[in-house]
This record gives sequence, C-alpha cells and structure tokens, in this order.
Amino acid sequence: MPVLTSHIQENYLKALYHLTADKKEVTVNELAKKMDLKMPSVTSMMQKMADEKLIKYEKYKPIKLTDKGRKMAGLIIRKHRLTEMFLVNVMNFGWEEVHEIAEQIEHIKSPAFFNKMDKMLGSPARDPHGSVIPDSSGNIREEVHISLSDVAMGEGAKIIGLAQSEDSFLRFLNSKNIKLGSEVKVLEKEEFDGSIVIEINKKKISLSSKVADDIYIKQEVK
Amino acid sequence: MPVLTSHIQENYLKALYHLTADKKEVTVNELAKKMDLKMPSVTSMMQKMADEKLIKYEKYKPIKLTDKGRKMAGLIIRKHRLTEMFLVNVMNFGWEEVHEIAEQIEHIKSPAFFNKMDKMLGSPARDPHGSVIPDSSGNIREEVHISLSDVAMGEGAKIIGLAQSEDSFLRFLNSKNIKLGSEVKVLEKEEFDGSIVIEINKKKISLSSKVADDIYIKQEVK
DNA sequence: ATATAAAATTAGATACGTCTAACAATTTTA
DNA sequence: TAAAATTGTTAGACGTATCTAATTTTATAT
Repeated sequence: MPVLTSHIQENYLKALYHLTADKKEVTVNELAKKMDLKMPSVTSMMQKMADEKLIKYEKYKPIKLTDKGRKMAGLIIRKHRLTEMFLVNVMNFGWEEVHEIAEQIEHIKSPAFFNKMDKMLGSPARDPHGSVIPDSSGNIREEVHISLSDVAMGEGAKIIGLAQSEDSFLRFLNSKNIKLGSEVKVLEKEEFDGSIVIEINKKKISLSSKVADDIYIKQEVK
Repeated sequence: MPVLTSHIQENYLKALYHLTADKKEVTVNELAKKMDLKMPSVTSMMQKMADEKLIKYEKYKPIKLTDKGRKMAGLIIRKHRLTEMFLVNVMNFGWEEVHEIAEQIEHIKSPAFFNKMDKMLGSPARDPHGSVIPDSSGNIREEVHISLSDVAMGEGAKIIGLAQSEDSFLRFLNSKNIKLGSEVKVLEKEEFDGSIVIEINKKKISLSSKVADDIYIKQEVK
C-alpha cells in the first residue's frame, strides 16, 4: 500500500505547471533543479506520470503537461491560492507568512473545505500576491505580465502582482512599504545592470533588476 | 530520504493515546485493529518508536506511552480539536462534517497557524463534541466521564460530551435533535439490553445502550 | 497439565520514492 | 566535424512502511 503518493505527484504537477507556463515544455534537468532532486528521480517519476497520462513524455525529449495534468495542477494551485487568501483575509496573516502554510494545506483532500473558503472569501479572482486563482475545474486564464522593468523612464504604473512569493522577497517589499495597488513612477533606469529608481509614497527607492522583473504592473492611463 | 514519516508516526501516537486512555496500556493486536493494519506492521513500528523513546515496549508485553510520547500525542490531538472548533465556529461546518478534515489538518506543521486559530477562538477549553483540548504543551487533564447509561431512572442530566465523533453517530444525534447542552430526563431503563427511554425537547426518544454509553452527561443538581 | 487457541514476532517480499554510479544520447564548442 | 561538455537514462541500492507465511510465545480451556 502506498504512503501518500498523491502528495508527491501533486508537487511534481505544480512544478511542471509553473515551469511550463511560458515555454509549454520543460527539461528533466530544469525540473530536477526546481524540485531539488536528482535527475534519475525525475526521469523515473516522469515515466510513471506518463503512464497515468498526466504528462506527455518521450525519452530525451522535453516534458509537456497533458490537458488532464494541467487541470489537476490548476486544482492544486487553486487550493494553494484560496488558502493564501483565506490566511490573509480571514485569519489575518501577513502576505509574507502564508506561502509555507499554503504549501501544506493545498494537499488537503476535502472539496467542502475549499468550497467553504471560496464562499467566505466571495470567490476571489486573485490571491494576496496578485496571482489569478484557477476556477473550480482547474482552468486558468493566463495573462501577459508587464514587469516594472518594462516601464519607460518618467512613466507611472500601479503594482498589481508578483512573479514570486518567497517570504524573503515579500519582507523586502514590506520594508520598502511596497504593496499591491501601490502607485509608482520610474525616475531613473540604469543601462548596465537594469536597476531602476522609482518614486513610491513620495519617496525615492532603488530596485535591482531582479526585483523589478518580479513586480508586475499595470501601465498608468494618463 | 523519508516520505512523510512523521505523518504516520503521528497517527500511531494518536491511536496509542486513545487506546491507553483508561487502561494505560494496549496490546499489539488492539492497536493493529484500531489502525486497520496487520500485527507485523505494528510490531515493527513499535520497535522503531521504542528506539525513539516515544513508547515503552518489550517483546510480548503490552505497550505504554512514555511521557514524551503522551505529550506529542497531546499536541496532535490539540491541533485536531482546535481545528474542529475552528471549522464549526469560524467556517460554519456542522459538527458531523469536521472530523475527516481535522484528521488531515492536524498534521500541518505550523505553530503559527494553530496559535492563530486558538486566538481567534478565544482559547477554547473543549471542541465541538465536548472533548477537552490539550494545552499548548500537550498536557490534558483527563476527566471522569459519566455516561447517560449511568443515570438513574427519573433523574435529569445535561449532555456535555461524546465518547466518539464518527459522522454517522453525529448525524444520528442530529436527527434526534440531540446537542451539547441539551437537557434530558431518563424515563425508562431496560434491564436486558441496557436501552433507555429519555425525554428531550419534550419528546420521548429510545436510545440503545451503545448510544447511551457514548453520551457524556453532567448530573442535574436539583 | 497438557492441548489448543490466540497473540506476537521474525523472515522475507513488495511498493514507493529517492539516491549513486555507470553508461548513452544530445548539444556545444573549438 | 570531431572533441568535450552537458543532459538524460538505466541499473542497482537504500529507507520506510506495509504485507504474507512461518514460527514462537503466551493465554485459554478441558
């Protein structure tokens, strides 16, 4: 009898989902790095998941999610993001505290539990970090993201999402008082390292390109 | 690398806790039945848990929890019962719906999560089924329970707890409109099968001894 | 007190998910 | 395009938790 197989496959599905978001496929090596595993472990699981029709996989070829696999991944991500929203809005956690807890709760098997969350929250469209919550079938309408790095000098923008929700990153944003919904203006752009200087809450702040890349914005309509 | 060892040992600890509640010790056979496992599986785990000083165990002898083991069990039960309280009081689940969900959430590793629950609930002393919630060190003051079966004919009593929280049992109580806090009066007692007839909400209801045994009461002070 | 029944243990197998080491295929570079 | 580097697979091992089958110990009954 297995010992919580699903839990583990769910983590593979999530990683596959994120890694295939743009290029539609991912290599064994990339997946192994993302999951902090060795390549043979990944190869072996890919063979299993291919048998279960969760992925499309042929020897030496990049891996793709099937529609079934993508939906299943979407359902897990839905549970993760609903949980984050619940933790922030109902239980009053800070947005930097919720990722770790949601990583665990996303594996809970109880549709009723997540339906209740969804209802209590009024079926939110996004999680506390601005990411879209997949619908109850696991489908998600992926969006084209515009980074703070893409904003031209002198232009204004509103922060609407984040590319990652590591707590270190979120604590950094907290320390600069950067939140979802904050209005910013790009004052300077350094060519050689991509760093930028922005104005936010009437203060000047310098951000590395690594940070600016991971902040999604909506262009200001003037 | 292990695959969720703790999760499994936690379930053993819980079962051990419940089975040793009265007699202070339990046999391999009883534990195997409770957990729906075969005896060799249990023997093997008992050897492991004895090494870890969670239980006191010698070949062919009954199993006892060590203080360490009992505290760890208490902490898991605390998480379970806090969760049940949270599900009922915050998320508006019925008391018959929460056990299954709590079985899963009790394994979440996040003191902050359960501390927040505890705070939101005002540090409740009991769960929705009247069971005492262990303190944050895993200690529990066990009580002497008086069953509805122990009440003499003609006497009144108030329902304050349950010996089990199977959803089938709880749905049965729901159907009879029996709740925690309900006032009852014992009208008749059948000698041969231990069944009783009570008055509750001005209605007469007959209960088997199996049911009456599992309902804890407080004697009415007249 | 001995035979029988029940309980418990040991031995050895299986499933799962991981790993290392060895080898094979593919991609990059010179 | 050949050599080198990288990526990927296979083979085989390990740890965990389970199982069945066989054996041993303890408890029960006559």
